[in-house]
Amino acid sequence: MAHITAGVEYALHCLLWLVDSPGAPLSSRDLADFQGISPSFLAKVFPKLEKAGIVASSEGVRGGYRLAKRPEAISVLAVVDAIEGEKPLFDCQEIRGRCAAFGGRPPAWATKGVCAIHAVMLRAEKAMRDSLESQTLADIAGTLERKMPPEFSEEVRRWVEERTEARIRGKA
Amino acid sequence: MAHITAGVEYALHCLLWLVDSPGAPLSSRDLADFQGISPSFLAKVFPKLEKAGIVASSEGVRGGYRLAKRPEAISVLAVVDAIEGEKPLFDCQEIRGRCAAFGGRPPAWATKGVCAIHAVMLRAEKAMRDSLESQTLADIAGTLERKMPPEFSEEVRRWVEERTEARIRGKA
DNA sequence: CATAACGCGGACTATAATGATCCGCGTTAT
DNA sequence: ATAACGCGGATCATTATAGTCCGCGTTATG
Ligand code: FES
Ligand code: FES
Repeated sequence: MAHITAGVEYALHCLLWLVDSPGAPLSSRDLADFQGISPSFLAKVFPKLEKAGIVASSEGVRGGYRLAKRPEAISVLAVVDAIEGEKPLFDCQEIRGRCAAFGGRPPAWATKGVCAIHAVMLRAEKAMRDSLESQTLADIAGTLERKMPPEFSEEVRRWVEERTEARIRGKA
Repeated sequence: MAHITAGVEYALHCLLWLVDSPGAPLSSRDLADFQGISPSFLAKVFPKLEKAGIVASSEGVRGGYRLAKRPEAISVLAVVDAIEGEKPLFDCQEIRGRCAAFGGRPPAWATKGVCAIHAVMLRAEKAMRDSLESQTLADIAGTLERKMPPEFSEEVRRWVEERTEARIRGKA
């Protein structure tokens, strides 16, 4: 199990599609089907992004999600925190106070402030978070656009169209 | 569950005691009892440190562990890797290749190299690891020594003595 | 030489988190 | 009225962590 889970990977990949589709909102089902991931699981991910103010939702038929901010204003850290809930890199058990030499009542000097080991972990966590905060959705989208051939956007548009038509056909 | 687990906290706290006891080796049982943590669990942690070349073991009665290197040569990163086994911060599921627009056969440009999102995570992981690598056991020991009153080392020595005597008494 | 304190490693358990599914409710375009 | 939406709760399977237990080989000590 990794610290940054699959939910974040799903979320970021979805957000990238939202960057390229500033018009009509996209439904979480379509986003899931389009990327070959679990629709039910993605449906649990998006409300977290909405609560964090990263996406805005519209209910009802033809509803779905769109970005609530400009891509440059959405850092990767914000997405990670939205999904993971600011869980710490390291969970200190405060063993320092349990030393047998204290006999149950640890002196003040032993438990005052943050344990030196814990402090090292907090510095490492901050380094990680600073790195994540320095990258925005726009940065990633830019990198990807340089890899993608220009005609691919057109292919994607066609796929979405076909899916909409398929729904109408299924109805008839 | 945190990425850096309790095993690392236990290991580092034990290693700090080993720094202060360069003479006779300390047994994992004594280290556990002294710190109020599970002896059976600590017995699973130390072999990992030994395999990583951080501590050296001596078997038989009066055996135990001592540091295999100078404290300045033991980075926190080395301890984390020894316990956690270099597990990644983020575990990419390679969803980018599953896009429905590819129809099962993703083109080369889509799967070539590392995904832009994965790359961001790898940079964050590197930042974390660099931070952990920059801190050594000696650094932490130094910080701790500044907090600890000078008479405490004496108290610890006495505790170890009493425990040895208790073992002899228990035998008689 | 017998014993007890060691390290070592495998099997095992309990608990929690993750990834994922299913269902029912309220909303809304058609 | 219907079907496509988002929303939230309940539930499940799998996996990782934390912890236990037991038996084996080694070694100082009496
Ligand atoms: S007590 Fe938790 S890291 Fe020292
Ligand atoms: S495919 Fe895993 S992060 Fe993009």
